Amino acid sequence: MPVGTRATVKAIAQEDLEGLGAEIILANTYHLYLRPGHELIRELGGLHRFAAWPHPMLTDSGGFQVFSLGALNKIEEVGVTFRSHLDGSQHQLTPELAIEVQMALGADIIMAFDDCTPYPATTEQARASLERTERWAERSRAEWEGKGRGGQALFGIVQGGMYPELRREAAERQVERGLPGYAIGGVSVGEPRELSYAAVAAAVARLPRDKPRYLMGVGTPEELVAYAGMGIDMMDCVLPTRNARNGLLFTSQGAVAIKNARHARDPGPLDPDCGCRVCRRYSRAYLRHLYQSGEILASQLNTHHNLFHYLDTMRQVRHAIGLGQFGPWRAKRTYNRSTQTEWLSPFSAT
RNA sequence: GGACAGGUGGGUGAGUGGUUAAUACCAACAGACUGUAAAUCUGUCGCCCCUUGGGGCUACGGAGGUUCGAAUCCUCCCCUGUCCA
Repeated sequence: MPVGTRATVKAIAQEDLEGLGAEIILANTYHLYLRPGHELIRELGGLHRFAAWPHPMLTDSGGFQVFSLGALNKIEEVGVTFRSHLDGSQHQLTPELAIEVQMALGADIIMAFDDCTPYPATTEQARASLERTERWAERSRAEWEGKGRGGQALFGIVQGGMYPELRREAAERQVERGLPGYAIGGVSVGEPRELSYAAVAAAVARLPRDKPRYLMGVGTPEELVAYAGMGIDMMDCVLPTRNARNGLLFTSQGAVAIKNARHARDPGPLDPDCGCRVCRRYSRAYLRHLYQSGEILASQLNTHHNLFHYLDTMRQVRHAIGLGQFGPWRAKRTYNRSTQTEWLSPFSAT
């Protein structure tokens, strides 16, 4: 899922996202609450109409901003008091308000308000964060139910830090809520990759296979494949779009820093094995020139390519799954003794 | 011809006797980026060496000079800009 925090996936228009085959995009509660305001969006017919995106959308609850804007907020049991990064004004985001805002925005999938556990965290800290997330999930669920669900699907979030035991427990306790879907949060917050894999593996094993299992904020193309192999159904990440704007492009040969001088005279395509519009038409030399010159088109073309690469990677994963050549059973076998390359092997065989 | 102002590292531009191999910004080069405070941030950025830390050399238009010590003060020269003839 491409990330469109402020109701826009940066540097690409909705019709181009459709062209890329993006089926669902994200937006963010905290950011849209501050600007332009959820009431304004409700007044204009909801997020889909406002952003002219007549396809599935998911809003994050603002729980991640508790983590990423840690210097600007204060966590209490009732909720989190933010100082707006825009104008310094004070706001208290509670589970109830997070749900209210998300119901006003009207995305198809909304997220419980959670406490994203930082890394590193002691087992006590992870436990406390897990318990708070549980209590906030319950309040989120109550608010959502109380407001009639609005035709929206509420997902609960599994925390637990890098402790598999806590992850298992958190997953089981979330599942007891009987929600439409479940997410795993608090991953890729600076920890070594083996720890993320172990934490996710522990959590996903306890989540029902007949409901969406969403891993939040992940990852590199290799990680997407690895997690899909573990049974993850949905992922979102800013990596393809942010890195695109910063000149790092994902290709079948690995990441390419298009801003590097070595591409200055390269007339070839970014990725000869890529079928995207950018790779079919433009040279590395030109892409580098656009980046070096600070041209807006650099962000646009780079974003287009990176999203194509990500979405295409997932298309291949789905294809492999359809052929029975890829799945949890297969991935589980390679996982314990694996490198990232081995994770890729199931579909590179197709 | 005259009067002012000025010439600093790839560029713009600080610095007016030691704490200056020289502020800052830009360019260049490299790195980072994982539920987006990000078209952002960080590092390197005279040359040569041992390479933690340092050592040597060359540098602020040119040539002299003053001084323990000069990008900074003095003299002459060259060049640039503005104005007056």
